[in-house]
Amino acid sequence: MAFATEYRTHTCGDLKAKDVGKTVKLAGWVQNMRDIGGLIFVALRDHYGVTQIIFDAALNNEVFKLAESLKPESVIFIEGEVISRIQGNINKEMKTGEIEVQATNLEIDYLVPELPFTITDEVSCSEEIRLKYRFLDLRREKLHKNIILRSKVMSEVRRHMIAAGFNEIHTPILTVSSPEGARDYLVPSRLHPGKFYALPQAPQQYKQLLMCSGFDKYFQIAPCFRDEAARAGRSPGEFYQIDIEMAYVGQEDVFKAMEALFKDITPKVASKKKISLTKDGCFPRIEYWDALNEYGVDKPDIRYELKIKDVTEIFMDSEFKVFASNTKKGHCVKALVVEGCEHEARSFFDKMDAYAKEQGAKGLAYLNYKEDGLKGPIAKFLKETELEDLKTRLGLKIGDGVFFGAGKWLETCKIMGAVRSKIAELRDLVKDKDELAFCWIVDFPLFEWNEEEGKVDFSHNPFSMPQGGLEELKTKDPLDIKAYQYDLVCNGLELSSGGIRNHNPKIMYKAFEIAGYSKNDVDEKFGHMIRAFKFGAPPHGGIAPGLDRLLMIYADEPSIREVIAFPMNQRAQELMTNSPGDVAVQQLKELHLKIEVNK
RNA sequence: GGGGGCGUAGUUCAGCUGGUUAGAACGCCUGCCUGUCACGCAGGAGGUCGACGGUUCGAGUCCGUUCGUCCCCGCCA
Repeated sequence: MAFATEYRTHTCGDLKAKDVGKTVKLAGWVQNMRDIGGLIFVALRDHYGVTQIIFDAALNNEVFKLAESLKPESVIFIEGEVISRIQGNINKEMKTGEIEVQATNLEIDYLVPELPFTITDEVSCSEEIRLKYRFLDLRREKLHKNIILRSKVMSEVRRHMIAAGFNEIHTPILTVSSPEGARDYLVPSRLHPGKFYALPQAPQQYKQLLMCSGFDKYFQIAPCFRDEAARAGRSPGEFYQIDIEMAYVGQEDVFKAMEALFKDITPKVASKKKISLTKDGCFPRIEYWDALNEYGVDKPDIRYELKIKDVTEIFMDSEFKVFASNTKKGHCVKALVVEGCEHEARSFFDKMDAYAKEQGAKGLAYLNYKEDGLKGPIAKFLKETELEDLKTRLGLKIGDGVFFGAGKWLETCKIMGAVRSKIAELRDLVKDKDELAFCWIVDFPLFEWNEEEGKVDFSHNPFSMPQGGLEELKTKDPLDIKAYQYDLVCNGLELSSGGIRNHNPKIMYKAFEIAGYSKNDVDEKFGHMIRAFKFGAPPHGGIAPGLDRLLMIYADEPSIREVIAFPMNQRAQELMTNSPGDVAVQQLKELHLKIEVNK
């Protein structure tokens, strides 16, 4: 009776066999009605469940007549007596299926007209209509449950973090635009003509400053805003991170804290999910370069093996031009061994070739290992020694197919990575859909080469500590310098990114210098960070798991919109309220803005 | 910014090489039905085939443009 209110004595999920005989009041939505003549059954739904209401013409004709006029999704209040159902009429699918409520009174609060779509999980409907009528869409069981799961995950995260000694601290939403990173959402300032706030892309700098303020362990379920294109796993505009930062820690300490978090909350929010661990009970670790070499991505799905092999060496002096032209230039040849290809038709290989081309490959060569040796369109171009080398190096068995990619290292890795996951999809290589295969990707490079601008850029986070410190920054090729920068990946989805921060002003100036920022630039843009570090910064680091993506994994949803109550569409519009919208001229005036739309 | 899929009844879809009056299921409306639970049965209403333009004797169908939506690449430190 905890949820009894003015309108109800019980919720629609409460009543069981033990309540038979009680006079009750229920309130809810008409999920479905079945008028069988003289008897009307109504499935009455609220947040908590569904209870069957029965209207009997013989018992109360007046109420029965009113019930005949009901429409689905109408809000009604009923009074009645809980009665038991006879054997045979019990609905085992329903939690309240042993009873029903015989209505003695009915009040129709509102009779709804025809709905834009049917409120059941079974019937689909276009995304546009769902988003426009999101309040209706959210009544559907699956989506409703996802939103409740989200609430539960947040509460479990908070419980765990606080028990682990973290403090949840709010950071500003109206902050300042910072160079690097994504496009900002800007908010014009009324009091400062021509100046703008920026919504935070993440509370990155604030959380580091909190470390400088002596807060030992910080977390926040923080909104982040980035004006970038959407994807199935990336919400446009805004998303949430479980933002975490710790003082006096190294990489291992952060890993330990995160593994503890996920091991603790997963069974509580998604009991079906099983986390795969190493023998030592940890998440496996893969170096960034190994991830690219073996899986072709920096967010590998390690629920299946299917590793990419490097066979460049075999073809150093090849007569096959496609391979030789690449190996001579210092590029690479990669191979992917796929078992059980003896049953695959030519069309399978053509399909994979077409797919590789879509991914930007020039083609996808292949061989089949048959009883009489390695066969395939490229076999005749390869020397006998090369074929033998392939067999031994790749450990080929009869029936194996081998796909080859050749070209520049990174491009080839990425194409082979795409081929790898395509094959996994076609072959249904993920055996247990409830497995959570977390892994740490470690040793990200601090810098990367920017082709367009012909300069060195920070590859991930400009505040990451370079491995080897100042010494390596001064002496090594910048592109060879690794950072204490890591990603947490789960089932091929990048869940979080983090790092041990660069808290030393000298090292920071040097790192920024390599990326093309003068001391003045750094002082101007990141003066607050430098000042904070000068006045004593603890070694610190953290991570920020994406809440929305975590929920996608827990709820088995392929689209991020399914775990957000009011998501935006791909073009960053929220179709229910029609945001973004126009504003009054007066508002623009106050903000000192003039609109000029480029055609 | 680029590539691709989709757009036909309230909803989900079918509609062949262009050819009478554009179909189905669900939903909706009317009627019948006292144990349904996606009730059943009978009947009925409901369409600018996303929009515009072109080809054609004739366009839902072919071509072009455009709009919407989803997916992907770029982008997302």
